[in-house]
Amino acid sequence: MQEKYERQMKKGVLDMLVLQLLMVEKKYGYQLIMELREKAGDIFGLKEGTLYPILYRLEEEELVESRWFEAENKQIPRKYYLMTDKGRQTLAEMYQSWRQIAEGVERLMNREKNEEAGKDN
Amino acid sequence: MQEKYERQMKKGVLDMLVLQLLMVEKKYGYQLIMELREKAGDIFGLKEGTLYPILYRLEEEELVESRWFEAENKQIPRKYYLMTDKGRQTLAEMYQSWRQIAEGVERLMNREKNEEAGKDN
DNA sequence: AAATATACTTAGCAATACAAAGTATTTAGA
DNA sequence: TCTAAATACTTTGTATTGCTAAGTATATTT
Repeated sequence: MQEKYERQMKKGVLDMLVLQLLMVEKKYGYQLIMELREKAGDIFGLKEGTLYPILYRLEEEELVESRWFEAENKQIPRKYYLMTDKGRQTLAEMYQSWRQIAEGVERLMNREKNEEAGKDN
Repeated sequence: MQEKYERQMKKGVLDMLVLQLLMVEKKYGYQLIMELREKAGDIFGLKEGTLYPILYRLEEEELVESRWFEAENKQIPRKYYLMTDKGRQTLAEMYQSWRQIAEGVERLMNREKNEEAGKDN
């Protein structure tokens, strides 16, 4: 039941996390799925149907660009995604927005805890 | 431009914040809009068209219930929203989800900062 | 009297996480 | 060897939700 809320809470965050992973080095889709789960926790266990549309979106907005590289011992090449300058800049803005929202949430959620006791309502 | 991301990042969080405000005491729509902005920051400056659908949703899910109370010095009564037991329980679950997501985000966003320097890519 | 603030409602749009299905290669196990 | 699972990429469709915009009505201020 609460999965419904989780799903909504992740909105907008995933783009940021994918960009962050690409700050380090170029990566391909499947790799991003694995790294996200491993590094950000099980709650971010994406399905392909979630990640790839994110990548296409980021590419369309020119925050990343893609290139095919042949992989060792593989016949079919992999599609790698690379960060652009615009991507780096936007990522910084995204994180700022995230901080603002996260701080607002924590301020409110902790703030009222104290007053909770014995009110009408 | 980054408003686009802000909008998405707020998804799912607003329901939680509204519920949290109702933990303290019953409140009416307009009051919630004012309190949210005041207590959670300008980034949560909601329009009526955003808040009221949230309230209807919460009511339909029986997380809150509404009652009309006449206001002092007013001819028309105000519609107050009250927390239900189910609402209190769900709010706790929502906040858990939020914590998980927020921690995952911070872990990843700070984690990679160090490795950022000089990689191929 | 007019403008602004208060108060509630609805219709419609855009964005996005996800399920599900499809395709194809590679690796591991029986 | 044959099969199952993991790897890798893509597309279609659905549900949810924040927001704009518009409408209605009372209250307060100028």
